[in-house]
Amino acid sequence: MPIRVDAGSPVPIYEQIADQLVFAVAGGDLAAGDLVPSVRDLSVQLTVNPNTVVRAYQQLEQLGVLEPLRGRGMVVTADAARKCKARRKERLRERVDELIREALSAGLTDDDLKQLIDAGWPAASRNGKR
Amino acid sequence: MPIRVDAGSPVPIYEQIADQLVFAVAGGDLAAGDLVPSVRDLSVQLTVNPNTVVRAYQQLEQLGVLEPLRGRGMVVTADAARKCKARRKERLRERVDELIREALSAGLTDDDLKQLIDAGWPAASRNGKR
Amino acid sequence: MPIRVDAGSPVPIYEQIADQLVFAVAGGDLAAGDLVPSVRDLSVQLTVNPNTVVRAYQQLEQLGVLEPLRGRGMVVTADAARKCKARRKERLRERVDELIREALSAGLTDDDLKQLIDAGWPAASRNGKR
Amino acid sequence: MPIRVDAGSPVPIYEQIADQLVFAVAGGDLAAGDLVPSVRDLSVQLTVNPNTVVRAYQQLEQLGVLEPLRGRGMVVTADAARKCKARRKERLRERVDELIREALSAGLTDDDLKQLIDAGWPAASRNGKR
DNA sequence: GTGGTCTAGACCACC
DNA sequence: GTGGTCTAGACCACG
Repeated sequence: MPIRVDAGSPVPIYEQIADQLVFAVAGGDLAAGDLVPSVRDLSVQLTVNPNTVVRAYQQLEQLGVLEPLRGRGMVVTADAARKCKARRKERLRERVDELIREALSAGLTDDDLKQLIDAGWPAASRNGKR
Repeated sequence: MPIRVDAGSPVPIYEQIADQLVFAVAGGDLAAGDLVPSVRDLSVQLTVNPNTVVRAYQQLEQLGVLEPLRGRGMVVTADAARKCKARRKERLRERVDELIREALSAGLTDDDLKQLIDAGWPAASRNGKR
Repeated sequence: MPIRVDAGSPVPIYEQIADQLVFAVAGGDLAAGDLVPSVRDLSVQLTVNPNTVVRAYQQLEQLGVLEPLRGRGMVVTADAARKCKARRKERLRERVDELIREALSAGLTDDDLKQLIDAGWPAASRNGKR
Repeated sequence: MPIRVDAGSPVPIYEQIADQLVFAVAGGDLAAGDLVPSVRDLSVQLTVNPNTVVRAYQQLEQLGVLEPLRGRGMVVTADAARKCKARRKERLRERVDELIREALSAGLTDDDLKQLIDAGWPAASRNGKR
C-alpha cells in the first residue's frame, strides 16, 4: 500500500498521510488488526520527519482508526472501516454542498452542473446512459 | 452590496472579500466605472485590519478587475464583468474536477454523484426534468 | 488565571495545560469569546517550548473548546463551558468507576469506601452529617 | 489463577501482571511458598515478551513478595500476604485521595461523591444501610 | 503580532 | 524494535 506525499501541496503532509490511510482502510486495503508501517519506517520511506508521521498517526488515533499496541506499533481498530467509510462519505457530502452553493451563486441550474460533471468525468469509467 | 466576512473560516479574509467582489461584478451588482468602498471605510465596516482590505484590492487589481483612479480610489475596470465571469466559471470547473477525483477514488459512479447533487440541491431552485 | 506545570509529572505537559484550561472554562474563569494567552506568551511564562503549548491548544481545538481566530489568537468557543463541564464530569465518573472496581477486588464494602473518603476529605469543606 | 493482560491499556503490561499477582496473594489465591509460573510458561500463556514477565517478577521481588528459589523458580515469600494487603490498601488510599482532589476542584461535596459511588456500585454487592 | 507546519535531534518507557 | 514527549529553531500565511 504505497503512500504518496506532495510537499508542495497546500494541504499539510501529516494530513495527506492520514487521508490516504483513511482511504486505504475504507477501501479495504487495510483491515482491522493490521499494523501500519512504523513511524520510523514510513518517515524514511517518505523522506519526511518522524514527527510528521507521528502527527498523522495521532490524528488517526484520535479519530478512532488506529490504536497503539504497546511496543508493537499502531494497529487498525476493529471498526476503523466503518469510521473511514463514514468519514469519506461525509467529506464527499461537504464538497458537494460547497459546490452547490457556488453553482447557485453563479446562477447555474442543477442540469448545468450535471453537464459540467459529464464533461469532466473520465470517459473510461462512465456508466450513465449516453 | 453587503460584504460578509467570517474570521473563523479557513479561507483567508482577504480572499473572502475578493471573492465576494468578483461575484458582485459577475452578477452585475458592480458595473464598470463603479467606485468600490475606500480601504478605510470597508475595513471599519467589516471590523477588519486595513491591510487585509488592501490585500484584497491588490489581488483584484492584479486580476484586472479593479484599477486605481488617482486620488479617487479603486474603480471597476471596463472588462471586469467578463473577467469575473470567466474566473467564476474557472473556479467552478476546478471544484467539479476535485469532486470528480474524490468521487472516483471513493468508488462512486457519475450517476451516484448526480444523485448526491439532486439530494443537496435546494428544491426551490430546481429546473431539470426527471 | 495562572497556569502551573510540573515537568516531573508522568502526565504530559501539554495535557496539564489543556486540563487546566478545561477546568478554567468549566469553572467560569474563562468565558466564551475570551482569548487565551498567545502560544508565545504562554510558552515563555511556563518556560516551555512553544510547540508544547501549540499541542495543548490543538487538543482543545479538536475538543471544540478553542477555535482559532485568524491573526488574533485562540478564542473560547460558544459552548465551551458545556463541553468542559461535561468532560470534567465524565472524568470524575471514570475515576469513581476505577475506584469501585479496585475496592471490590480488595473485598471492601461500599460503606468501607465511604469511610475512606470521610477520612481523606478535608475537614474544612465538609457538609455531610457528622 | 488466570492472569489477563490488555496490550491496548495505558498501564504497562508488566505492571498489569504484577498487580494481578499482588491481588492474588492478598486475596489468598497464592500462599507463602507457592511457586509462580515460570517466566517462559507465563510469557507463552499471555503471548507476551518474556522480558515483560521478567520485569513483573523483578518488581515483585523488589517488593519482597517473590524470592528466587535456586533452580526451582520464583516463590511467594513468607510475609507476602501482609505486604500485598498493605500495598493494596495503600494504593486504594492514593486513589481515594486523587479522587477527592478532583471532586473538590469540581466543586463537589463529600455527599455528592458518595452518591456517585452509590450510583456506580453494583447492586448485588451492596451492604450499607440507607 | 498571531497560529500552523516542518525539520532535526534528543530522551524516555515499554516490549 | 515500538511509540510518546519535548526542545530548538526555522519558515510560512495571515492580520
